[in-house]
Amino acid sequence: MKHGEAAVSKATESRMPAYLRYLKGEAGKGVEYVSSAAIAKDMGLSAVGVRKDLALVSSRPGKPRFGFEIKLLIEDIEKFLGYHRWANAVIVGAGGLGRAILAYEGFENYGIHVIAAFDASPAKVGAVGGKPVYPMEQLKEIARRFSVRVAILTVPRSAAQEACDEIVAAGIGAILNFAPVHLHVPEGIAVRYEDLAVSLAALCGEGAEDQ
Amino acid sequence: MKHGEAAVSKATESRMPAYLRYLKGEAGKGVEYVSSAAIAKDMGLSAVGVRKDLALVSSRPGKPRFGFEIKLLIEDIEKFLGYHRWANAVIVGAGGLGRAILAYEGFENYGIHVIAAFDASPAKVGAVGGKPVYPMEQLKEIARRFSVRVAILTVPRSAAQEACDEIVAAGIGAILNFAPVHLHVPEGIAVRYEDLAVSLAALCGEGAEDQ
DNA sequence: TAGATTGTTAATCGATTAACAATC
DNA sequence: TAGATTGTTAATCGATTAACAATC
Repeated sequence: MKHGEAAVSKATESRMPAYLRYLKGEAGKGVEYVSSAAIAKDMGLSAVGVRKDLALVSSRPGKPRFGFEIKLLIEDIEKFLGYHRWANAVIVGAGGLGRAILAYEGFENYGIHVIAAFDASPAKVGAVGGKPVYPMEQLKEIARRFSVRVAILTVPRSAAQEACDEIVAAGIGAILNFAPVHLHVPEGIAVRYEDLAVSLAALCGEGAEDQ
Repeated sequence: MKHGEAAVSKATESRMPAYLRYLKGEAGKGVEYVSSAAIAKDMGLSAVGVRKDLALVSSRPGKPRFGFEIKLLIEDIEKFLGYHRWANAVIVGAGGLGRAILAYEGFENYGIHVIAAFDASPAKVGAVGGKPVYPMEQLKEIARRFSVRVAILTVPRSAAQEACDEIVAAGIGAILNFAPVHLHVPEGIAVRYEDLAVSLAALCGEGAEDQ
């Protein structure tokens, strides 16, 4: 089986962002090559698993005695994850969390332009960190005009389903939902729940087991 | 096999928060019973999978012809997830994201008290939404005093590893990291990466496949 | 009762781990 | 060369799906 040509399993794909993060960290320190054993140790995985994962996405094999060339690996993983084909995103709900995300600069590294935020309250309209906050009524128009592919939903729980419906009506097919509410959406709309409290609670559980 | 007595798989456990969110939504509408088929349809799972999951955590079986009693199920899942044993958390980094999380009220439903935030910059010290922001120097003392179990790391990327080291030195055993950086931690410290850009990029990918 | 719905056992599928040959 | 490291094939493990019996 040639490198980078097989079907990649879901489990492997889900680990790729973590590899990328790790490899960028090592590259930043000036390291040029890294072995599967080193990656495995630092990331808490098995070395064989790492080799299998990397074989699936890397365009050329690692070198025995050296390991993998980090720069090359980073390129391959970014290409695999599609961080090169750009997508436009918007934020719906310009409260504290929405504004914080709007001001966040890190999205550009992942092929995402967060172009604007929207809010139902006129008081929130304006700009944050150089990016515009529009009234909710303009969502549809702007989503169409800029072919917005994904919306980040940061309204309060009670407004979430209604805002969600407006996002769907605007033709946006993917929603990253920060409201701790199950959203009812038509088939074909991708929803991902980003529940801070759940992540935190899960972590508490892990930590607690060691007692 | 009796209900609620078997070893619960990791996959099952990871779905529990989603069930909880869904069931609370239905309970809020006044629904009292729900069938595995209905849950499966609304959540995009298989009915058999749902029954198997619920059998593992529920204290009594569902009723043929009725389904599962929602109120009971919510209790059982919350108990299973440990949302009843409380834990204290702190935020490290009182920038936009840190302050937004500090002001967020939803953690209490998950058995988590976010008691304070910390920041290295004196300008950030004060209070947000009734909760204190302390200088970084006080982290260790307060972590010890209140037996803080988990830290939410919301400092800029460049400050992340250093802040992480301070968290570990303060005796906190679990870190929810929002900085897009791989953290090096001693064995036994649980780290979870909450990378907004990665979540968003993954969602873009899903949406794009339907084209 | 009849029918909807549950719970369980067996079969399939997918992912990880173990063992080993290939390579620089 | 010798040794570290890779890639692959086979074996194990875990999770999901399919088929069916049990129950209210």
